[in-house]
Amino acid sequence: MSNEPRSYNQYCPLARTLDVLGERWTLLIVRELLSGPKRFKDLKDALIGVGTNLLSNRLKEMERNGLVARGKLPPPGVAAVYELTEHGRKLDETLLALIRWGTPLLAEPKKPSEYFMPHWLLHGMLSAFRPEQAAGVSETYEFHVDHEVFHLRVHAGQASGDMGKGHESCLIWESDSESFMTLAFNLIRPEEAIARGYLKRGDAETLARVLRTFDPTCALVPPARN
Amino acid sequence: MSNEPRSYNQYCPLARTLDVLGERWTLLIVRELLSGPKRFKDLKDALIGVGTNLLSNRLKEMERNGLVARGKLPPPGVAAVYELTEHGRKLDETLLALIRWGTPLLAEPKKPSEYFMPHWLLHGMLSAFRPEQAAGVSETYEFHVDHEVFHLRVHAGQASGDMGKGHESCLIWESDSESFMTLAFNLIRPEEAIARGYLKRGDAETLARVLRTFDPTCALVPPARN
DNA sequence: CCGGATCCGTAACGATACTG
DNA sequence: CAGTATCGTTACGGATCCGG
Repeated sequence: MSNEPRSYNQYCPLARTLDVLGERWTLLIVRELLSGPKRFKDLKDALIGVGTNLLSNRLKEMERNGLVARGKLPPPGVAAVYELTEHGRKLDETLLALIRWGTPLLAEPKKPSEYFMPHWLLHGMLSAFRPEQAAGVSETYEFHVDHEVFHLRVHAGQASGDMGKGHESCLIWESDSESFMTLAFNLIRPEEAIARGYLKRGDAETLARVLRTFDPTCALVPPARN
Repeated sequence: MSNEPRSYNQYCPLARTLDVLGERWTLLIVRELLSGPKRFKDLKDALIGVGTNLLSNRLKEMERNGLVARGKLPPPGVAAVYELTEHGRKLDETLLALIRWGTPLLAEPKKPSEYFMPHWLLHGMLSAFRPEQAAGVSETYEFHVDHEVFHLRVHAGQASGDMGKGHESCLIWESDSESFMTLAFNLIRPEEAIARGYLKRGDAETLARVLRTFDPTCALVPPARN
């Protein structure tokens, strides 16, 4: 039944890593699980186009490889869920490195055919974190984008993020996703964002600080297509 | 002829990145090109199992995506070569992040069926660099492994590496690949390495410093297989 | 010999139908 | 809802062939 998965068959640090991570959908499953345990259906809905059989197989492989564990919801939850192991959670940094490299690819706006879920942007923001701008800052920022809510925390020179509302956020942003992208890519000035009513809490100075602290444009060197 | 390549079709930083990097062999091609321009044959020989048609297609895709450029050898070389663009070279950091996560996978020794080329270890060493151990150090270390030669440079708190001999190396290591791995994973003590004659230049203290500066064991938390 | 292009069998993937 | 079973399609892997 469960065959040996395809392998590059090289004794090489990169090749062995890609044997585990490199197959289609694997890293996107990690992306989804990084924001907490998910049920089969949640994964299927976030990964449009994946066959249910393939998703099932991938999860089994990832379980064998020590990336994912099958869990039970703690309180009265009967549903089985998938969650990352400690080792799997360490992929956080790896995903950010991939995203950081690919930031220029996001400059091209969303095509109509493309799917979009606001929580995907959480990783995008975290990948653009600039520690040198965050010295002495200890704050939480909350974003409501297309009815999804997530927040970023900056503390002790580190940034972290999660879905849901933040705790005592000093800034609350609320807009559709398109407007949020213009914010993230520094295409809108704080004053204009305020004028449009996107800021439910916090002032222009705070917003400007956020834009300095999370700035994808630092990486923007276009890929120079032919 | 050249169809649209398969895409996740998601407006997501990670998904768009994987649309470019995620297909089979792509990142291994990058691995090879990171150590300088290569000819078609060089790539084919380092990527055993790749079909020549697939390799050709990948290189075209990578060219379209601004990763790779077709170049000519400068002096009297007539051969066409493939080299990374500036944007492609930035994948350096990304590969190191992947390798760093996958380091525990290398603890399992080389299987007989696996292929091996010494220069693959160069990335492995670089991924294990610990800047905090390199303060004030400015040195070059040279390694001869299975008749391939590469060197590591540490300078100004940064590490870099290349194929070929180093300049004024303060340490020269020479051994087969298996012995080198025991070195890299700190499984051999400096005195023993000297006793076995692996050290052609440099003393035990220098070797100990190398092992402190490049230490993959820091990341060694086994994936907890079932 | 090198750099591919062409062809073909096999394995992986994607969509849908089906079951506990 | 959480998968398994089935099936058509695409991508991959290996071999062969050909111009430079």
